[in-house]
Amino acid sequence: MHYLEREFYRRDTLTVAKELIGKYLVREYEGTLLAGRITETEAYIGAIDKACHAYGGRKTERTRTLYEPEGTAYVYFIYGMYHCMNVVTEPEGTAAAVLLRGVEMIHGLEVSARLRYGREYEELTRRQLQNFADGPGKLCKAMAISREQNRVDLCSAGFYITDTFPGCINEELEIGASPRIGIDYAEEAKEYPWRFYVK
DNA sequence: TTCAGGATGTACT
DNA sequence: GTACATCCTGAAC
Repeated sequence: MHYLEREFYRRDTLTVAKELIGKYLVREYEGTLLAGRITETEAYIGAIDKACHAYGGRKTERTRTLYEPEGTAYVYFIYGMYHCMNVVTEPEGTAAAVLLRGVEMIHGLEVSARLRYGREYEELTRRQLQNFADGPGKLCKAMAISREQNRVDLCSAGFYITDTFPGCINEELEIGASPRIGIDYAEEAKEYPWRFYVK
């Protein structure tokens, strides 16, 4: 198993967002391997996108990460209690990223259940299983991702994205596109079909 | 099964 | 002071 190389992230952000569907987000957490198959992403492109934190070249302490080299993790705190994780795309100096909006956990479920709900996996309700990591804040909680992971290079061991995961078969996936979620403020950009998901 | 309302801290103006 | 790339709960259907 190997992580995706930097060239993967260097490309056009919409392409990266689409191709990240079906890949595996892997994180080594206190000795256990947590892994989830990516099921939903969104592209954010600073140069042309009013929904992007770095729209129009905005540079602040928070958005600084978006200008980092491709393959860097951009993690920020939102709504007082959640985190969102992105992967920076395109060359250094260009502000763009892909938000990870959902994964299906495939490894480390026992540890992940305690992180997510503070309960054992066997004790989870049907609803809790359904809602396990199908949202940007949920997947961060399920995989213990917080601001400590901001600016971390994903082209390295310990925290990365990969094409294959032991025991998992990569099926042909039908990918849908739609407008992005939760960006009503973004005027014309809110209509852009930059959200990708497994149909 | 869907929906409104509230929780919560920080970045930015 | 305000807005925020969200999620959970409980109540209505």
